[in-house]
Amino acid sequence: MHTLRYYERAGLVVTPVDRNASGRRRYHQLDLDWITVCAKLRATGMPIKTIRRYAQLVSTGHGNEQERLALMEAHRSNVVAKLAEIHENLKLIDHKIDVYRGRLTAGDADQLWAPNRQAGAR
Amino acid sequence: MHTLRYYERAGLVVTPVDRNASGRRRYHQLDLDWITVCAKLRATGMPIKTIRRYAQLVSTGHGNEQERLALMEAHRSNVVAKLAEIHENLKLIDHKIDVYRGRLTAGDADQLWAPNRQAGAR
DNA sequence: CTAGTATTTAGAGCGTGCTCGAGGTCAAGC
DNA sequence: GCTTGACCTCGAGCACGCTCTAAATACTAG
Repeated sequence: MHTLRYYERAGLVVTPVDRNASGRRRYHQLDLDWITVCAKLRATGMPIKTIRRYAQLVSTGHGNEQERLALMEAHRSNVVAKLAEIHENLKLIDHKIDVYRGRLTAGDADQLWAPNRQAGAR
Repeated sequence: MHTLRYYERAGLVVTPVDRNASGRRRYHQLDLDWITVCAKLRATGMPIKTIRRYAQLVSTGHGNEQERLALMEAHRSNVVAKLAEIHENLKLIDHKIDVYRGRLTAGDADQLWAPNRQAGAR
C-alpha cells in the first residue's frame, strides 16, 4: 500500500494511475501487470533507479527498443552473475552443514549422550 | 579496509585480531579464512546480525554444533528459496529480451531503417 | 631528524528502499 | 447529522550495510 504509492512517487509507474471522482486510485489490470513486472525486476535486484529508467523508456512508446534491450541485457547479465556467485557460495554452506551433521553424528558418542563430559556445553 | 574494521566492530570476527607492538592489526591466515567465510555468507545474503550470532557460536567452541547446524540450514533454505525466485523471475527478463530482439529484427523493416516514419522517435 | 604515508580510533554520514505518522478528505452506514 | 474507516498527501523516520572524516600516532625513505 505505502509501497505502491512510493513506487508511484519514485516514477516507476508508467501511466498515471487512474483516480475516481474523489481522487482515490483505481488500479486497472494494466497497472497491476506493470507493478508485477516492477516487483519481479526488484526481486532480481534491479535498483529503483534502473526500473525508473525502464519505465521512462516504456512510457515514451516505441522507438527505443534498442535501449530497453540493452538495459535488460545488462540486468540479465548482472542477475546471471549473481546467481553464479550465490550458487558458488552455497557450496560453502552445504559444506558447513555436512561438517556439523558429521560432528553431531560422531558426537552422539560423547558430548550429546554424555553431556557431563563437557559441563556448561549448551 | 574500512569494511574489515567495521566487521570487527560489528562482532563478526571470531578471535581478536592480532596487533603488533604499536597497535596495528596483523591478520593471520586464520583471520583471513574467517573473513572470507563471512564475505561468502554476506554474498548469499546472510544479514550481519546472523553472521554475528554464528561467529559467537564458533568462538564459544565445540558443544553448540546443533545450533550452528540449525542456523546454516535455515540460511540454506533462504538461499535456495531466493535462488528459485530469481530463477523464476529471470524468465521474465529473458522474455522481455526476446520481445525486444524480435521487435528490433522486425523493425529493421520500418522504424529503424525508415525512422522518418515515426518522427521524434529517437 | 624530517617529511610523508599509512594506520589507528570514535563517531558521523550516506545510499537504498522502504515504512510510518499526522492531518485532511470523502463515502457509507447508523 | 455523525461516526467510522479507508484512502489521500507530504514529509519524516528507519533498518541496513557500509563508508568516510578528523585527529592522533607510528612506520619508512631520504
